[in-house]
Amino acid sequence: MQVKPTSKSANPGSSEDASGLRMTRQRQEVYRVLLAQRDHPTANDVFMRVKDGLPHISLATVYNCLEVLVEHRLVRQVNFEREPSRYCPNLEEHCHFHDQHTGVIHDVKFKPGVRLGDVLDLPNGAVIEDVEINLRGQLSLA
Amino acid sequence: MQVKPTSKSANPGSSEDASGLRMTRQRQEVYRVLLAQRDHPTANDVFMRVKDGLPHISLATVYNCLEVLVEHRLVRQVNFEREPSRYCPNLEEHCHFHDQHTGVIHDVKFKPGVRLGDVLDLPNGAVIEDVEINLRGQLSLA
DNA sequence: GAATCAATTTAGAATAATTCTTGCTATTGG
DNA sequence: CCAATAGCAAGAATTATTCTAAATTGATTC
Ligand SMILES: [Mn+2]
Ligand SMILES: [Mn+2]
Ligand SMILES: [Zn+2]
Ligand SMILES: [Zn+2]
Repeated sequence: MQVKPTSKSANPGSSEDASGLRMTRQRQEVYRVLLAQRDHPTANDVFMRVKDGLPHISLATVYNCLEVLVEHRLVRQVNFEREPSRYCPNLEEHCHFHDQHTGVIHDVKFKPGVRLGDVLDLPNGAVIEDVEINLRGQLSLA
Repeated sequence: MQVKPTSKSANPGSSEDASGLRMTRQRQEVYRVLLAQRDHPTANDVFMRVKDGLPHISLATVYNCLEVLVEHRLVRQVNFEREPSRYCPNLEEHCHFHDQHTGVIHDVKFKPGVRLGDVLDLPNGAVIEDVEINLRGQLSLA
């Protein structure tokens, strides 16, 4: 994933990437901490981590940055039940397994060749734009 | 699904059903409303519908009733993104498709014989207690 | 049937994640 | 440089949900 500093774009005359995202210091740092520790942090987790590099950043800005990163599909928003949203920079098609013993959220990939229409009895004419699969359970090492 | 009035249990000496649920008027009415119109209403939707039969019921009680019905697995709580929770009395294994054109949430069943482990590359030793699959898209009748 | 006693209900207050508002600053393109 | 647009920060507002505390219910025991 290309992250261009605001003022040195490969796209002359614009600091925006192809999708129109202006990569400001705040957005860059938010994205950087998401890549650095891929443990599905909450917005507040991100806020605390980003403050190391940008001590004056506000929580509202972290929310703004996360929102724009999600809109531009650099980051996925992950919602378990009604808990605070978590953020995931893994762009591969995958779903999430919440180990309730450790609290860890694991990325889970689909087995190769699996099509959604193969396993679900979708309504006729359904065009799926977004799929969210969340699992809860435990990792028993028995 | 059996719904027993509080005072006439088949279990002598107790008004509770096998799982320990005391079916009060409020819980009965909340459950009845969910069965009567299976459109995945929010807690507030349920509140408004239940007031027809129990004009003095409070929203807190509706939340309490829904919580206990979910705990006792008579009702499923359905969460799309960070929208208000919705409630579903369909106990068959199924998932949800949100048609963003109409706003309708459809129940979607799995094709027969599909096992989760067949399609997902689960971590070794993972014991899944709960699965939540949410789809967003449109029903184009083309 | 009255006393007991825990479970339930209710109204309203509190909570907390998120969003909004507003004024300021930075960046862009000309 | 200038004007216009976009982004940021601080704090207020929103809102679904949960909590608190007091009243009520109703099942069980006397
Ligand atoms: Mn956290
Ligand atoms: Mn509704
Ligand atoms: Zn992930
Ligand atoms: Zn359903």
